[in-house]
Amino acid sequence: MEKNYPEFLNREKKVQEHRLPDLRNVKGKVVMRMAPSPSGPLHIGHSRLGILNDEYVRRYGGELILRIEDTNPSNIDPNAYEQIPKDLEWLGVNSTQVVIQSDRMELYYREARRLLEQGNAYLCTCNTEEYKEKLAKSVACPHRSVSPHENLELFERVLMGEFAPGEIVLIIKTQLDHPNPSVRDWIAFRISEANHPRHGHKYRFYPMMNFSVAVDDHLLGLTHVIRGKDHINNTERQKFIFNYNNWTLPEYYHYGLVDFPQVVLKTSIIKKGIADGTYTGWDDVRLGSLLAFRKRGFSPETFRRYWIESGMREIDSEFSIEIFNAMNKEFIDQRTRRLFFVPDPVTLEISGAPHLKPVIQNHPSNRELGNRSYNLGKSPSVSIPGSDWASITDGEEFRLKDLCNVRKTGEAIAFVSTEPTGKRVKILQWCPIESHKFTVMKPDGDIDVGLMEPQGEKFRGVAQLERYAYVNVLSDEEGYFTHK
RNA sequence: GCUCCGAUGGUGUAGUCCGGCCAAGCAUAUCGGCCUUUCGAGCCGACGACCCGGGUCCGAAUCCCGGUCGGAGCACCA
Repeated sequence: MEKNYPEFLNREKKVQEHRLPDLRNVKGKVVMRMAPSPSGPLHIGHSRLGILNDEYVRRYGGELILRIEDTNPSNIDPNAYEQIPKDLEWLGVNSTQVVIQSDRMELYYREARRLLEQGNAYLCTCNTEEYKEKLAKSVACPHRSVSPHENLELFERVLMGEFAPGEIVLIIKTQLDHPNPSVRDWIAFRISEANHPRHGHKYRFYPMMNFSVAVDDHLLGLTHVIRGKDHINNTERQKFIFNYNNWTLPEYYHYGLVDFPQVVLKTSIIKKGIADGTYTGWDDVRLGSLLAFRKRGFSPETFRRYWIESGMREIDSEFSIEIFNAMNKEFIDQRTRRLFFVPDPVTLEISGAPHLKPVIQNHPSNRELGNRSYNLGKSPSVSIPGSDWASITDGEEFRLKDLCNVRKTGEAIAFVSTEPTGKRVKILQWCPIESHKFTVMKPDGDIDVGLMEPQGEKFRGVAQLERYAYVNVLSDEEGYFTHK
């Protein structure tokens, strides 16, 4: 066989393993970063950023800097400073250093002065309307040609508080005739009098993201930057600062945008929803926050595998919850015990049954999870799912899993045998009469109510409720739907 | 409108840089079969894709040109 048809063997060996492409221009170790704004807890979109960066730092060695971009004081959730590192830890993303931008304001001022001195930046008091119109027409405003000396003086006056919000901004010169209008002279600092959670009113002239990012990417020694495609134009803008200072550019990568259908991610919407009671909190399972996925019992390994498989292409894609769930199932199934949950229960007596003492394995193959048993007595009553009962025809035989076979006789059931009869019949989960009420909250907002078998009472964590779904059991009364 | 980017089955991807081993791989979903310790898992099988049109070439998913469609940016947000 091997001698005659070697090509057959080669074909079968073609097993695909998803691996991220190598980075360009790696010299020894890499320095990378993930830079969320602290406007709330991390969501599934952030997880891609964290995991891709983390994967490369693991591959090449080096630093992964968590840089918290809090230079817009009016969009900060103070809890995020604590929550973001926790979210990353849960994901298994190891940052080696945490940098908080608002603690680096003096550095930004230093770099701003340098650019003013070079004549590569200017302060501008045009109103927004004028400014935009001029940019669109590639026309310079009078402030653009003010001398470095005057600009430096003016800059100090701005820091002293001589101007109100909206009255003045610091602008980076690029090319007024740049073919891409979004790259033309851009705003690098603006005044904000909002209270900053870390610094109160100490500062009032805050750098915009494009400025602080460029400065920090250089000062922190970034070798490679991975971020979403929505930053492509920002990269072009930031390059001007690198070039004015003769700084070495990092290698940039921009992965495509991911559409998350029917998942709520927008901070502003979530905040509003929490405030008006639509959502119970950041961990509301209808949301796409990592807290919500965690509450639903997802494994952090799933995020890693999913994003590695998605790769770094610039192509936009749609998040596939189907594939995500399937991956999660693979991770959790072996370690997940089984329990019987009966939604919308119908209670029936098994007439003519002998004394029943079922012993049920907690997992079909993982023996370490042990088993459970019940002493039900003769002709016990059990509950089965109402929808199943409705679909069974009169006289039809079916099996109560790990208990006995029965036959539907009108509105009751009759015992057939304890052992399977070898016939191909429906197999249903069931609950003894002492079962307790249990509620499952689903991510679409639906709620299923039913019975949980008595031995489920002590259990906490993710269980596979047989024939129903994987559910994260958080209390005796309540669980959260993971997936089918 | 301007600038940039992208396009492989229902979905997510591999392959595209350096054209042939791609009559296109994997996963997921769906359907069917086996299995009675699940309508789960597992195993087996089926279904199903290179956006369109030209060009170069012995040969194009891959290179070139044009088009179509989709996306991002054009904020005193990040």
